[in-house]
Amino acid sequence: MVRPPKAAPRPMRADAQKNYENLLAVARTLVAQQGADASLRDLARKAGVGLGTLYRHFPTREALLETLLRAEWDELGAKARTFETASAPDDALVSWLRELVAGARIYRGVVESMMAALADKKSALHASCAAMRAAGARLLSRAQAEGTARTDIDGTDLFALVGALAWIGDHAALEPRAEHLFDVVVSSLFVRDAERVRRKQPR
Amino acid sequence: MVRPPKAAPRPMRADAQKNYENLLAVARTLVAQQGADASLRDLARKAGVGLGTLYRHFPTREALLETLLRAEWDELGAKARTFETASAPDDALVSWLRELVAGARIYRGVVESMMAALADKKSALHASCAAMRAAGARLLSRAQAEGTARTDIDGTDLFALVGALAWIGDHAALEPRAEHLFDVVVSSLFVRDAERVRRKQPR
DNA sequence: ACCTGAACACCGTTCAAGT
DNA sequence: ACCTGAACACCGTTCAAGT
Repeated sequence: MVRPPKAAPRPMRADAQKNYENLLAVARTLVAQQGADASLRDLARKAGVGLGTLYRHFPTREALLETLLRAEWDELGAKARTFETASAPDDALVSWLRELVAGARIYRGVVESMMAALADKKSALHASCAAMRAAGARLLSRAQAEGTARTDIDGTDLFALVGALAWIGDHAALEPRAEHLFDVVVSSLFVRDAERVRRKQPR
Repeated sequence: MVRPPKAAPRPMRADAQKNYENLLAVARTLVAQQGADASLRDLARKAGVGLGTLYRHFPTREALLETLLRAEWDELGAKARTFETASAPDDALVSWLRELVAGARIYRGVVESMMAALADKKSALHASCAAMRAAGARLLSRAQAEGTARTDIDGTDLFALVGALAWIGDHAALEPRAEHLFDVVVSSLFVRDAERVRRKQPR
């Protein structure tokens, strides 16, 4: 059902193709250094390309981010499916959240773009973000069904907490404690042992 | 020990005084609407004042924010002291955190400025932010001494979590769940009942 | 089909010139 | 002592003109 927008992406002219790839390569390092709000003008300059060329290939900043993040997110989607079948529901949820928070941190400020994309259905990032949220919701409800995750949170809450944790990781001063704070926050997603439904396999 | 920078703040010339107050009044509503990164040019324009006048009264954006937030923060400091003497340590911590998160949300994006201020000792906001963090640390260690708060977190962690929760509140899409997520995250600060040190007054 | 760069409307910040 | 606004160096975005 989800399909790349252009069913038959006719090959680009050779010079266009080269510009496109160069732009992406430069963008990858620039966004890694400066964050998701890096100067587009600077990007065009560093890629040795006119401003119009940048806008032709990536009509919005989100289109650019979308391309930068697609590989990352395809991988995260695959991991969600793996965890779903290979791990206990609660472990699967924690492992995937860890990956997602790490993924949201490769580019500083990217969670901000994700939030905006979720609110705007026409955004180039919308579909991928919604898919992420849905994958998280699935892992969550699996853990809830098992009785390990608290039932008063949903997929949106989960996404909010991921954003909050990514916010922490985006700040150099807090980064040393980011992993620990991940554990602290994630621990709150699960019900206390005492209230836990009995399960066949005690861990 | 903490004292306003100018021990004897000589009275301003009448016109300067008027500009200063007008600037503050306009800034209050503008920053409330647009967030902490509102356009300074726009502010000067709306206050009917030259750009240089704005910069004369508030040499940096942080100086402006500092003035806007000082009243708010003086109040929060007082509340910390009240809670400290009037409530059980864990209740005091939770109540104060709730106030702080609410306070950090009056202006969108203000936690970002707080983070920057804590990292930069010369910032106009530094002292007030550090004082906030210290007040939180005090309330935390009180709850830790009592045995209700987990001991593997410190004042910086607390501040990080406040920032994370404020981040959630800054996003309209998440705001409906902000209060609930506050409860979820804050619950993780306390040790599980089973591990809790016995206390004279069971609640 | 694709590229370029000038043009437009915005920023933040500084500072010479005015009163 | 205080104010003003032009000037400078940046943005993002659009679009006429070129190949």
